Amino acid sequence: MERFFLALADGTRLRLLNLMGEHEICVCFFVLVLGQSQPKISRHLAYLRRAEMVTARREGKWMHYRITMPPNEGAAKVLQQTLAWLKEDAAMQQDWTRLRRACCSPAKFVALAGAPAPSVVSG
Amino acid sequence: MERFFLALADGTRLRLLNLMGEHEICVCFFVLVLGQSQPKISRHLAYLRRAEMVTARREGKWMHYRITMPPNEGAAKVLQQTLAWLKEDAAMQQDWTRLRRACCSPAKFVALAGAPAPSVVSG
DNA sequence: GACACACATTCGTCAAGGCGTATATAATGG
DNA sequence: CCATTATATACGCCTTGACGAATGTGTGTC
Repeated sequence: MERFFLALADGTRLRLLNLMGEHEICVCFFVLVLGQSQPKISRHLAYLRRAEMVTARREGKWMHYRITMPPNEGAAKVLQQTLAWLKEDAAMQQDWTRLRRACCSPAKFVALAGAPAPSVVSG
Repeated sequence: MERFFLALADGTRLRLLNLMGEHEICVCFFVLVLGQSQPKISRHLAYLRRAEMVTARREGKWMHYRITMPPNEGAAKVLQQTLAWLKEDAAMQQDWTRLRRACCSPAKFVALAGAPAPSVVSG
């Protein structure tokens, strides 16, 4: 349980989880939206992976991350509630806005030309 | 928000929060039930106090601690859900059992003779 | 196979915080 | 006021993990 909360106890990781929500997102979008170095993003994603809070899927050159609900019911509820809390936060909402902008007109972001857009998690 | 989760990211602090639940508890009971050194308990309680997750009340020589729900609604819900999760954990339930034993027959525990028993928080 | 791209990992440095031990403070009782 | 009890804090040591910078790995393309 310690591990679980340690995974949540970092601003960058909370921002990543907020962006994922119920979507599957490519690393390049994280880097763009958070405006942080790629190694930093990657390290935090690795931490979340080790904590079994997200899973990664490779698609060609790109890696997609999504949240995986913990098997334990209590933990899942806490995570859900945490995500709901994040949605109410102003800074987190800004991240969301930035993500939408990057998705809907990726042409504006040269770095993302052709990058796979975030998609809603099916199952 | 980081601070909030950092406060939850420690086994000892989770055990303390679990014991408090909706009760107000004296430090000496924490020491007895967790079986850890008094300074350790005290340090973790101080941490929770700084995180504004608990408040202390003095009663003569004794200090009583209780959980204070954060003003932010989202945070409060996460904390509530966390406490619910703790209740389902076997180790946490054992702590509860030990607490009840100490309360109902304090005579068995010489160290606690005369210590103020835990009480349900009124408001 | 050489290159470019997307991402992951490693390395050295640094701060936060956990621990045991020792000591300080606060209240009560003689 | 001095001793005792209950709790808090200070100190030194050690581990975890965050960071930037550099480097490694995997996958398409020519």
